[in-house]
Amino acid sequence: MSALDVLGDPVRRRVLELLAAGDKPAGAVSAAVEQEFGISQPAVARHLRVLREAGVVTRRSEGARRIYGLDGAVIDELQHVVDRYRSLWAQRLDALDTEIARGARDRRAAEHKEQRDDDDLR
Amino acid sequence: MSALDVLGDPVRRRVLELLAAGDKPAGAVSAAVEQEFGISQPAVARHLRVLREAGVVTRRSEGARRIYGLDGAVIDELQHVVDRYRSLWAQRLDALDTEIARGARDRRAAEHKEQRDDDDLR
DNA sequence: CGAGCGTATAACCCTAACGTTATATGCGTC
DNA sequence: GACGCATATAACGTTAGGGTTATACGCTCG
Repeated sequence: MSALDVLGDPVRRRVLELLAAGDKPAGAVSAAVEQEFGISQPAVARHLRVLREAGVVTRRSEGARRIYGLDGAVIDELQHVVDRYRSLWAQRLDALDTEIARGARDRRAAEHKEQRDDDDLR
Repeated sequence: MSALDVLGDPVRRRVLELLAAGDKPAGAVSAAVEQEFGISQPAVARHLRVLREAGVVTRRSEGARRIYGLDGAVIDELQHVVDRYRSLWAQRLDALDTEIARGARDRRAAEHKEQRDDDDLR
């Protein structure tokens, strides 16, 4: 869920790719991204922080270096999101017709009785 | 690609779900989302616009109603993104060791020669 | 054709997100 | 323990994104 909140940014998606290909020290990520996007080291550091706080990447210390890695669970999480959309997509009958029909029914009802407040999708 | 640019917002993700389950007129989407998120109709209309401009949803007219539907291709697009991450993830050798080794090599080289500018990930 | 509904846009405000430069912190090395 | 490298944070400016209210526009129907 939360992964999508954070993957809206192209820089962060790129970082994700870089780390998916293998753990890397912050400097390696920075160097690549700085060059590709023309942004500064602190900017990249911030993106790394955001990703870490979102649980998308992990960090460990190795001497003075901070090694970042993609949390593998994120991929599964994204997959689940996709699966969810897909299953909804699959189950969708021609719900539009249902909607239309319901609208018609409501409209018809409204002619005679007062229209009760909708408690469901209208 | 572009889909992720737009799915960072929980409201839009919800709209996506609603539409994945079946095409719906704007009013149906609005009603649901307004209630769930406590936002106004114009706010929802805007989200619908953004989704449409991003190619995530389609719109067609039916009388006075505007019927929105999820563009099925989006699901595949998302799947491809996930697949890409997954394949990178799969191929990752212990690239960290490589990085570390390269760092060591560079550092060693730097002792004797001047360190040439990095043209690759460092 | 006038009223009303359904939907979109306009104009505006506010905040959060992202960038920058400058600086702090912490480890390794001489 | 001083210096240098690796990384993170501070402080700050700017913009874009999301919200609101008010209003416009097109369709439908009495």
